[in-house]
Order: sequence, then structure tokens, then C-alpha cells
Amino acid sequence: MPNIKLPDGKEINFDKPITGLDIAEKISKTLAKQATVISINDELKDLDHLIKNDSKVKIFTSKDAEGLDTIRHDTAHITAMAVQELFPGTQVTIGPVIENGFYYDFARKEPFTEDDLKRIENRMKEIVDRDVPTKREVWPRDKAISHFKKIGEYYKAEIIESIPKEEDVSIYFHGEWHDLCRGPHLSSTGKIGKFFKLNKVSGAYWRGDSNNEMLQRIYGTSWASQKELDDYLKRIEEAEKRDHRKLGKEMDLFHFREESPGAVFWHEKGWSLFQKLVNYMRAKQKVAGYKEINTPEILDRSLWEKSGHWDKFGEHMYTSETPDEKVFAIKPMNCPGCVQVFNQGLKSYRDLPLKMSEFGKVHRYEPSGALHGLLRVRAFTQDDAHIFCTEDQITQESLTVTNLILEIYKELGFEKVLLKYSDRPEVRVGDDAVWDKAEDALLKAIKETKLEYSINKGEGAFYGPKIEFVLRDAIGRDWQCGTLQVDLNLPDRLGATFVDKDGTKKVPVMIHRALFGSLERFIGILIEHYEGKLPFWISPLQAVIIPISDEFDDYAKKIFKLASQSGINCEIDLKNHNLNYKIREHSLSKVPLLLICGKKEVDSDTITIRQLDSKKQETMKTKDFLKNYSSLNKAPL
RNA sequence: GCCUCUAUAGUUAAAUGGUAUAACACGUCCAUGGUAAGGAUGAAUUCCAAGUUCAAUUCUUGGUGGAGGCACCA
Repeated sequence: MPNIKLPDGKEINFDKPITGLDIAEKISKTLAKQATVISINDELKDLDHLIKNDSKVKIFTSKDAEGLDTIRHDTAHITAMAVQELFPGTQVTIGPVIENGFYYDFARKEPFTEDDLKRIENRMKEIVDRDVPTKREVWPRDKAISHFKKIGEYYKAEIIESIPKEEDVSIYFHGEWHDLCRGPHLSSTGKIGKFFKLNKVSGAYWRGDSNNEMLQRIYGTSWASQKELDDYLKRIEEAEKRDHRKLGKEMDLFHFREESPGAVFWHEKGWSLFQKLVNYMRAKQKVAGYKEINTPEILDRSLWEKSGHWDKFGEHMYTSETPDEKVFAIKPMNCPGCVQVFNQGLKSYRDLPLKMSEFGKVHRYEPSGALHGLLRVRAFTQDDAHIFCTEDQITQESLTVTNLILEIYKELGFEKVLLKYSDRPEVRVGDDAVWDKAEDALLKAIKETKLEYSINKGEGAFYGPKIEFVLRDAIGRDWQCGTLQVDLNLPDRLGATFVDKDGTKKVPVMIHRALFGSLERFIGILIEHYEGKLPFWISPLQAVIIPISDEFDDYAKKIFKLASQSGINCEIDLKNHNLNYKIREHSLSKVPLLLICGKKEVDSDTITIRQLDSKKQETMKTKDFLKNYSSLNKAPL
């Protein structure tokens, strides 16, 4: 007879086999009502799963992640049910739970329209109202295959065929409608609630493989209460407000156009922001001992063949043929050029570690569907650097790089950084002994940072292991930016050597690293992180001077001159509009400071400051303003 | 690259098988102002190519760009 152990340590004895629901009822009526799924010896099961033996159980409600996932899973199921009721002949495939919701992939010739989504959603609500009980059956694998083939569900049959031969499969029934599923599920469709929404339809390859046919994927979101659903929809709206493409237009930073898809046309303010970041980084790198170089954008085909890019990366490269019929490639990476700088002249072990940085603009022919504002472009600037060192120096150099990255992210307002470590892939170059050494060195450096890290097995580059730096923005999204890659291959391929202590030539190890990754992408992330309200020191336009009427234009011009001389990026607004109008206009374009001057200020040699998003005004002596604010004009240390 | 959707003034949108309308922005004029839109007025637009049609911005096809996904991100 089962002895049931609860999470709080309490044990209950039953005199006959029982279900999760029985246990919940024993504990409290409320729990019985709210229960969604149960874990039996750490395995998620249906609430009506019969427990015959002594077990450790935990009952989940919609407040638990497990419970909510079950709701989402069930919502995916009734999406499929509704679709098949409305569109007979549509085949179901898979419908997993994802972050904040679920999707379901269908095979159907005609596309689903927006109107169809509405209809499906309404039918789903009807199914919830029908409160159809859930029934689970276990079938032998072969029976399931022939059954699904018979009813024309070929994708399902294929899925079952990929399940090991000896395993039985479970089929969940909601009335006549049934689906292959591992479960668990809620006990009836009525339990799902109506806090869901189908939000988009898109294409998706069967089994995620672009060689396979394209299915139609319906995305949905589902929650335990109306409030949670509303909050979620609100969050999406908030994220849309931060869209850097929208803000970039409003703030007059940049634009894109047809003549060069995926390449940025930087406007004055955007370029100023770009330059500020570059100069900031330059100053940081100078202190850290980097030597900045610059290499050609167009290099002969032969170099790319030697480096291996022609082979491995060719389809992403732009090429150019000159009138003398030579083929050049427009660089997609800076590394070969940098190695050539290293190769010029003889290097000694005393030169190592040699750190060469380059703000190199690279071009990559990205698939058209991948392009996305500043976040995925075809032409971008890397804050690249290559560190030539010995194997023994890898750990130390990696650690130094990591610390620099963390410091810079922090100064730019990103506190939370995660590390992703990737080790050797199946296809790789170099001896395993060297890989061992490089991997150990990187892992050691990671552990010394004491930061949270994850391991991506086999995800390293073919030429060496790597660390990726992921930062979390103001609304909790993760962005991969920085990268550090050990390269055991390229220096050798391009014939890089240094003279070691014993007078022999050795091949150095090279570490590739980028902190922002792409300046363009990083600026996009910065804009979204700050919702366009960039910190004063990095803001491309820091202040607008507004005279209250044209009587005070001269004073405003004087302030403009003084502020500009103090290094504050400012503009003066002498347009024919009233004060309210100008305040609104410049606030919407997110200028951090508005400097207002009228009679009061002229008489007392002061300026009235209005900070963005603050109704408070502060009047101060002009010279104090200049002193205070020009000193804020650098990264907070 | 693939699927779906989409393309109208500088921007955001509206309308129509008989070449288009509004708001904001821009120009001019009036108003000279104290912390998120003062008033008048002017100029400005149907992505490209082919087809159907007496007539296409509207319908069809193709191209190109954009959006959301998928695949890709070495």
C-alpha cells in the first residue's frame, strides 16, 4: 500500500492505490481545485496517474513553473484540436512549450490568415467551455504508427518511428480527438482557462532542417490568469517602444535604404555616438597595453585562400574583380590582415604578449532574412583585437581580457554578464594535446572570474575554444556581444613566428577578442537598454539651449559657445516656436538637458536646467553649470 | 535563402479601377512666449518592371526593400 512522502517531509499512508488528485484532496480542497500536475519521484505525471507504490510526490498548481508549462502545453493541444476541427485535412506535427507560451506546427497547403487565428482562438475557447475530459492510453509503438498513417497523420507516424522500437507510446484523448504525446496534461480542457492568445503565424521547417518542407507555425501565449496575460502583452508593448529602429529614426541617428540592405547610413548624431564609443574604447585599450593598427578593406584572393576563409566562409564574402581581372575579397574579418602586420618584421618572445587592436569595418553577405536593423547587418565595425602570445600566456591574457570586458560593460550600464564557454567541436584542426592545453587555460580563466557560466559542448570554432560574453539588458533580455577565441590555426597557416629564447622560430597562439562585437549592434542594444535615454556622457546631443523669446537669442548664443568650448555637445534652438513646444520636441527626441534662458537668467548670468523626464528646474550660475557638466563628460569610474 | 504579411508625402497613417487625404515635420507670415503641441498659409506623395483594361496607386505576375518567424550567425 503506497506511502506518500510530501515535499514538507510529511508522509501519508493510503490503503489502496491512489491518484495525485486523491492526495491533493486529502491535503486541502483548494489544492485539489488548483492542482495541475504532479511529480512522482521527480517525474511529471498526470494528476489521475495511479500510484501503487511508495513514492515521493509534489503537487503543482498554475503558480509553479511546472504547472504553468502544463497549461501552455494543453493550450498547444487545443490549438491543434481547434485547427483540425476548423480545417479538416490539416496534419499536426509538434507543439512544444516555449518561453512565455507555445507553438504548434501544422502541415496544410493553404496559409493561415490573421482571421483564421481569430477563428481558431474562438474555437479554442469553445473547447475549454466543453470541458472535455482527458483520457490517456498506452499503445504499442507499431499500432500507433499504423493508426496515424491510416488517419493521414504522416508526420506523427514519422515521429513515432523515431522512438526506440521497444517503447510503447502514450496517446491523449479529448473526446474523439487524440494526439501522440508524452504528457502530462490537465485532467480536462476546462482546466486550461481562457488566458491565452494566438499571436502570430509563420513558416518553420519540419524538424528544423532547411532541406525539409516548410510547415506553418502558429505561436501562442498562455497564462494562469487574465492579469498575467495582460501583463505579458503589456511587456511586449514596452519592448516595442524600445525598438532601436523606431528610436533611431525618432532620434535622427541613422537610416537604412534599398541601395545597400544591411548597411547603415549614419546621421550626424548617430555617428557622434559611434565615435564616442570608439574613442572611449581607444582610451581603455591604450591603458590596457593595446596597439591600434588598421589594415586594408580589400585583400587579394590568395590571402583568403591561405587563411582558409575562402573555403570555409566563401559564400558569405563579397568579392570584387578589378579591370586587370584580379579577384579581391572585401574583408569579412580582420584577423588575416592583423597577422600580416605581425608578420612584418621579426618578432621576439620579448614582444609577447603582443596586443593589436583594430576598429575594422567588415562586410559579410548575410542571408537576406537574417537582417534586422542594427542588430544584424552586412557591414559593420568590429572592436577587434588579436593577442599574440605563448600557450603559457593564454590563461593570464584571457583573464585580462575578461576583466576589461566586465569593466566596460559596467561603465556602460550593464551589470549582469554571463559567460558561455564552448569547447572542441567534432571537426577541428590541431593536436588534441594543444586543445587540452587551450581548453584548460580558458576554463581556468573563467573560474577565476567567479561569474556564472555555461558550457556549450562541441560549440567551439574549428580552430580553438572560445568564451562568449552575454549581457542582460534593462528588461531582462540577453544579448551576446563580446567574444574571446583561442586560435591554434591561423598563425601557422599564415606563417607567423617569433624567435624564442633558444633562438628557434616558434608559432605563437593567437587570441581573437571583441568586446562590443559589432559597434553597430552594440549601439542598437544600448538604445534598447536605455530606451533611447542614453547616459549624459555618451549622449550624442547633450543639451539644447532654448531662449524664451528672440530677445534672448544673443545670450543663448553666448551660452552655446561657452558650453561647446567646455566640450558639451549642444545645439541652440532659435526657431519660431514657444517654450512649451520646444520642450516637448526635445524631450521626445531624448535630449538629456534643456537649458532655458530668459530675462531672469540674463540678469543674473545663470541658466535654468531641465533634465529629461524631470519636471524639476534648477537654475545655476553659468560657470557652475559649465564646470559641473563638463566634468560629467566621461565614463563613470 | 524559405514561409506569411507588407510597400501611399520627410514621418505616421487614410482612400479609390477615372492620378489621392489627414496629422506631424518642413517653408513663409502673424503672435514674443517661463517648462510636453499658439494661429494662418504654402510646397510636397502612390517602390520598380511587365500584363489585364478605354483607363491601374488600386487587379495579376515578376523584381526590390521592409516586418514577423524558420534556417543561418564561421
